Amino acid sequence: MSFWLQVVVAAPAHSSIAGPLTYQSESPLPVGSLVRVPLGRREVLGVVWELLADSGALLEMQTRHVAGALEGLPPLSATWRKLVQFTAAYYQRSLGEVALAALPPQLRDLSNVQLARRLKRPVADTSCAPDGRALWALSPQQAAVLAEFHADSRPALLFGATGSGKTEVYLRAAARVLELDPAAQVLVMVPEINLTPQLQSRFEERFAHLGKERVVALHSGLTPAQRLKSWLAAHAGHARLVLGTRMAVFASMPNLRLIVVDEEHDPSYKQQEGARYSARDLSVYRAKIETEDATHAHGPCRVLLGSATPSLESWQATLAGRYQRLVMDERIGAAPSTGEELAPYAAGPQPEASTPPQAREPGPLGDAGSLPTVRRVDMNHQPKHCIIAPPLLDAIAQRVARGEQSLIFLNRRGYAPVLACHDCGWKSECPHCSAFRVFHKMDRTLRCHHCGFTERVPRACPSCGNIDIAPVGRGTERLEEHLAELLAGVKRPDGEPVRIARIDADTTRLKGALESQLASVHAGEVDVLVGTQMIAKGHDFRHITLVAAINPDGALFSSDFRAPERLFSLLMQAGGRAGRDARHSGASEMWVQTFHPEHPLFAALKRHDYAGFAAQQLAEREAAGMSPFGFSALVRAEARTQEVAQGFLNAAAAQAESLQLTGNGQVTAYPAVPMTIQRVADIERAQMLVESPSRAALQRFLAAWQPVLFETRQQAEFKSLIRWAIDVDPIAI
DNA sequence: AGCACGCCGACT
DNA sequence: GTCGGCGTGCTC
Repeated sequence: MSFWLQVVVAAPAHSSIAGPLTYQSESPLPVGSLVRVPLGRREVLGVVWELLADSGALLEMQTRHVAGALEGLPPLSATWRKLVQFTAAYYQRSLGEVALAALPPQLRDLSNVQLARRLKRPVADTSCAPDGRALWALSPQQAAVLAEFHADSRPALLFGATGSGKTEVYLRAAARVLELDPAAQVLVMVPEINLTPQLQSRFEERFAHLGKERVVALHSGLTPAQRLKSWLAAHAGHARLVLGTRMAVFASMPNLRLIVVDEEHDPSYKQQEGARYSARDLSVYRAKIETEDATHAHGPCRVLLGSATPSLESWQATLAGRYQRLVMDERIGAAPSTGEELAPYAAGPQPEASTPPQAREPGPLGDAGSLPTVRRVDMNHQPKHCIIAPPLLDAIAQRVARGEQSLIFLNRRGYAPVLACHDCGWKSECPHCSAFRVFHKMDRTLRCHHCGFTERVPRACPSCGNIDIAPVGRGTERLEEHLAELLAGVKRPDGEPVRIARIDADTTRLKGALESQLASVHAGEVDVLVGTQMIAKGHDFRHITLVAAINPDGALFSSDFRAPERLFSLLMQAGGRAGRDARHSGASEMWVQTFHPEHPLFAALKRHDYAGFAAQQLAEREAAGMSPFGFSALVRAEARTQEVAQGFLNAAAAQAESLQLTGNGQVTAYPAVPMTIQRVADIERAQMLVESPSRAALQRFLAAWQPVLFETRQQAEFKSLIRWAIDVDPIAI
């Protein structure tokens, strides 16, 4: 007796084996089973996707036999398969690629014996009664928000100020789900790996009563063995809570009842290679299908998105009533503002003379009393070429003298972004990219941040031999050096000189370096911390009372329409680093150096007015038909020449036009243009924007266009094309 | 994507 | 004379 089945294997969307492959099996394997199948001369992992009815045609076909099933593993659920199916279709990738990428890589090369060993370790069930002692009382806002959340069924957006206690809401929401149903599982997602350890210990502590190994982590930082272990625990239903990064949205969880997406606005939720999915968007979809597919024994699956600066997409969804909006605008644990006068500045004009800190008007976030005062420094009125305005420098010096910490942001690592010869005009261009190499003083190198090409700094201008080559502009390395000079005479309360530290991708390259450097900041061993946006996220610095953004103007006039949203979010988040300690919160400040102090973005920031900022941005987006009012996809192409890359895209678009795929103008494909960084590692890059006011129309177009792109690729003139890819709902243009 | 087969340069 | 470069082509 033979059974025929359709099996998906890892293969890209083109490659002619994009769809499921037909195999024969001697035993009736259920759909969702993991199998090993012969493919060419190797054996690969596959997922049984469909069972085929016995038919004469199949008997004629030369089908190979399934080599074996992964024994002891329950099949992947119908909901999981639906999620994978949807992802593949929506993001224009093959089923197999998405399905196999969603499984732990270790599963591929595991014998049944090894698998059996991993599966059979019995875990002693040590569950006991919940320990109520550790629970703090909820703030009234937290309690109210939880009650609202439990009374609704829509996806929920928790709009909560930094420090308002969002994590506690997640914990309580999870606890309730886990207690109501002894099999229920919860998925919690965070944007970055380095945010998982602290959150994991908090969840483990809270859910210790559920027994050992009920909380597991799932992210790319784990060893293959750890990742497999976590995945198996989730798949078997043993793990009650899975904490992970965007990849965790695909975790097999048979009893999933709640998905939490922390910092839901964070761009890290968008995968940037392969299937370019948005884990946030997929979590909303997953909660929906988990609810639809739930049997009578199970309750629905909720999704809870949280942010202090929600994505405009989620925010708009709350305005439209599709998402439930939950608001927490009060910081907890922060003393009310004392209104006490700040120490006067030693020198320099007051940057915000019209609005002294004690006269802040309450913003739409209610009483912003415990949020930092925002001070805009008009750089037009500061000494020419100054990096740090005198009033800001004074403010930093005063913090040092008082024994408080300051955080200085500059979103540019290295010493200087360019090295230039003032004689002949030579600049440190990368020979392989259309970008400048950055001067790193630490190891005296010129480094390309795009392709990695590194050389020692030349002694003299490589073009004219002039000795006088000089750094232009500032990176964190130079800012750190500059601050050390400016603050050289400043003493700490104990009479010791100021201690300055820097945290960026360069200082944290080694494993564990970030943790140890953060620990040293927490231990109070640093007075002034210089860094890139790396330090803006999540880390809770208790003793920081001043945060400054040195040069945030770049994002104001960027061609990327999402740049303002990201800047606002980054600055709000950065500001949130200040004054989380009750003793300091009344006097904490966020300084912004700008040549455009009247820009609405900074005005909104000053009022801590996310809603106002969002309304202004949404109005612009609506007028321009952009997300969330319109939908877009980018097609990117890479080739040795711009002509081939652009030519390929334009030819494929012309073909789509002649085949009338654009659905009576519902979809617009713009001409191909070079990407912002046109050339990286000697490869020319071009992209084409495709837009539509209708998501469905865009989807139909992309699905119909995919084979056209594939055919265009086969044409002789485009043989030299290196690769192309579609990015649906791109986060940057 | 793998992993073949297949035809041209510097080496045991 | 071989080892090996990566250019097309196939995998149920």
